[in-house]
Parts: sequence; structure tokens; C-alpha cells
Amino acid sequence: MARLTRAESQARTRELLLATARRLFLRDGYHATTMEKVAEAAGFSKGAVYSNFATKDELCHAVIEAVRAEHVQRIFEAFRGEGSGEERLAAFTAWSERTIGDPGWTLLEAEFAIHAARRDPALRDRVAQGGRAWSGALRLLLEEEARRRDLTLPLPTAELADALLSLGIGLGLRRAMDPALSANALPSLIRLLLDFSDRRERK
Amino acid sequence: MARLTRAESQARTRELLLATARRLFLRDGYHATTMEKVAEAAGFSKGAVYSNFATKDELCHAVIEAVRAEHVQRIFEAFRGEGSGEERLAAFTAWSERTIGDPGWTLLEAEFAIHAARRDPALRDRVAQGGRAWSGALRLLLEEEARRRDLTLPLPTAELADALLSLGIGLGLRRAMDPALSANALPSLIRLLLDFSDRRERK
DNA sequence: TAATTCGGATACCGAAGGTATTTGGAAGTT
DNA sequence: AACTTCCAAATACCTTCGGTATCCGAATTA
Repeated sequence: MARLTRAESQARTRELLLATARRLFLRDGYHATTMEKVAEAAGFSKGAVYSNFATKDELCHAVIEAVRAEHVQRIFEAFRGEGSGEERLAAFTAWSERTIGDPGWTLLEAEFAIHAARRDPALRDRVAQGGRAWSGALRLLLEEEARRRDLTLPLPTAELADALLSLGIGLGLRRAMDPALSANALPSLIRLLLDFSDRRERK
Repeated sequence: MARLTRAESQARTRELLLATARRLFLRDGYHATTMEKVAEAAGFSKGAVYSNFATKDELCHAVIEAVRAEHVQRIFEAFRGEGSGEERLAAFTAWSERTIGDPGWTLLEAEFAIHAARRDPALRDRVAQGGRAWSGALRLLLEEEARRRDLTLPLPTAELADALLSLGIGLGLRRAMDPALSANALPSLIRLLLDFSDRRERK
């Protein structure tokens, strides 16, 4: 392996730390993951971590943004496919199973959001911004879906998107607490919603 | 004030600590509230706290159970009144505003649940038990309400109760993060649900 | 009144986030 | 090529906090 320049070396360190932090944060959560553990698992000292990320909050936020970006990407892929309505619903169900059904992810996002809300108004606003982005993306998907199916939804899409997002968060949290909980509440509610729109306002 | 026996004195200390802990936990959350702060705010030493509650988790769990009992009591009062359907819906809206709309409570319950889920399987199960109790209470109320209005709900009441509970949790969390969020998503969804049942299966 | 029990106080420990300082090697200068 | 500069990373250390061990003194009991 060729000798690295200082910038390359630092970038590599940063990436290694990020990947390690991601694994640990998702596995153990925010509070149970220590900077020392991240450093050690990545083969560095704590100083290396603090030299690349100002605080634990920064590191965790970077991890969360990376994971969230992937999830958003995947839900768009799932919903924008060319299949039938049923196929898209199935793709969404699979997506929600992978995302909401993943306790590590759900718990981490909620844990960090709560931590931010309590500790630092600026960080809370950044996290809330992420929430609005989610809501906006959902709204877009809802509108596309309504257009494709040629139906009018019984509530404004913004309100529905907020409700669906909240439902997903709540379901994810409760399933993380109690794995016995039914897994398909979200898809069945969405089906109900589409059903309702259908009957009510089909053109 | 008469001299207290030792048992009375300890009970008084315990109540004082519980009340103080409740105030602090609701105001600052689980992690930001320290045993030392609780002790000092109540006018005792840390030793007094640990002499009455084995761990911080025990103390917080006791607080949460007390608050939750009050909320359950209040939602039953709101829904079991003798008013019309609209009045009951208004009472529920007021209840949800006071409960879900209270960031301190919502954040604390979620924060503690997540903490329990990550740290201690036994504690997680106890918290999950509380969740099932909530869900069961909601289911009861839904069934009563459906009976009173003489309509059949479009999904099993257990599933609906789970969904409503999850929605409430998610909405509460998101509102705590972003106060700009619409406050009446929950009532408007319930209205929609009743509406749908009404149209679909009125006898 | 003397002995005992026990609620609460005090002293201390280890872990964790964060800071100050040091060091070793890459980049720049002559 | 030798020397200086600079900065990523290492090390040492600080504070805070949950928890434990020990101690004290007042209420209880013999």
C-alpha cells in the first residue's frame, strides 16, 4: 500500500472512525457507546476521535445523517418503481420492515433526538430539520402515489405525511420495546387509507 | 408539628424524594437529572436517595408509573363522560393536548423506555408491560366508543389501539422536537376514522 | 439506662466526556 | 539534504455522575 499524504491519511482515519462509530451507535445506542470504545474499535486513541469530531454529538449526528440519507434513498427507490400499486405497496412494506423493524436504527434516532432536545437548542433545531425533510419526502411520495392511482386523499398530504411519519416512529419504538407487536400495522393502515380515498373520491 | 416515628419519617422522606424527582425528571429528562440534584433539591444527601430507591432506574420508574397512572385515569374520565360524541371527542382532544402536548412527559417516557431497552432486558419488559397496559386501555375505550356510536370499526380494535398509541407517541416526540408542528393531527385522524366507520358500516 | 437497629450522611471508586499538552512524521524552505 | 514548521494523533489529566462502603446518631427495645 502506497504511502499516504497527510490529508489522505486523515481522510482515511475519519472514514474508519465514522464506520466504526456507525456500527457501535447502531448496535449499542448513543449513551452506551463511548468515545473511547469507538477509538479502540477503530484502532486509534481517543485523541484521534476528538481531532476529527469536535464532540460525541457531532460524531453521532454525522452517523445518523449518513444512515438517514440511505433510508430516504431506499424509500424513494421502493416507491418510484414501475410496478403496479400492489407491488409498490409490497416494496414499501419491505422497506418499512427493514427500517422501522430495525430496533438499532429506530432507537438510535429517537435516543439522539431526545438527547438533542434536552441538551442543546441548536442541535435540536438541526435534528428537527431532518424531521421536516422526512415529512417533506413522504408528502412528495404521497402526492405522486395519489396522482398515479388517480384518487384524492381524505386529508391534506402534509397532514397525512406528518401522521404517517409519527406513526412510523411510534411503531418502531414500540416494536423495539416489545418484539411481539404486530409488524404490519403500518401497511394495513396505509391500505385502509388508500381504500378510503378510493371509495370516497374516485374520479 | 408532632415528632414523627421512624417509619413515618422515612415515608415522608420517600414522598419528598419522589415529588422532587418527579419535578426534575419531567423538567430535565432522565439523563440530565442526577441523583445528587434530586437529593439536594429535596434537602437530603445522596445517601438518603439510595436508601429509599435502589438505583436511578428504580426512582425514575416509580415516577413514571405514578404519572402514567394519572394520565390513564384522566383519559378514562374524559372518555367515559355522559356528553355527546362531539363532547367526548373534545374532551379527548383536550386530554391529548395536555398529555402528548407536554414535551416533558413525552420525552421522559420515551427516553426511559429507550434507556431500559438498551440496558436491562428485565426493565425493558416491565416498561413494555406498561405499553401493553396502555394499548389495552385504549382498546377498551375504542370498543366502548364504537358501541356507543353503534358502528363497526374498519380494523380490529387491538390493531387500532396499537396504531393510535404509536401515533400518539410519535406525534408527541415530533412535537417536542418541533413545536411548530400541527397540534391537531391526532384528533383529526380519529375524526377521520370515526367518519370512515360511520359511512362504511352504519347499521 | 444500656444495647441495638437503621435512616441518612460522608467518603470514596470507576467510568465517561472533554481539555491541555506533547510528540512524531509529513510538508515547506534554504 | 538538512532544518524548520505544522498538525494529526497520543497521552495525561480534569470534572461529573452512578454506585458502594462505611460511619453516625437518634429512635426503638430490653
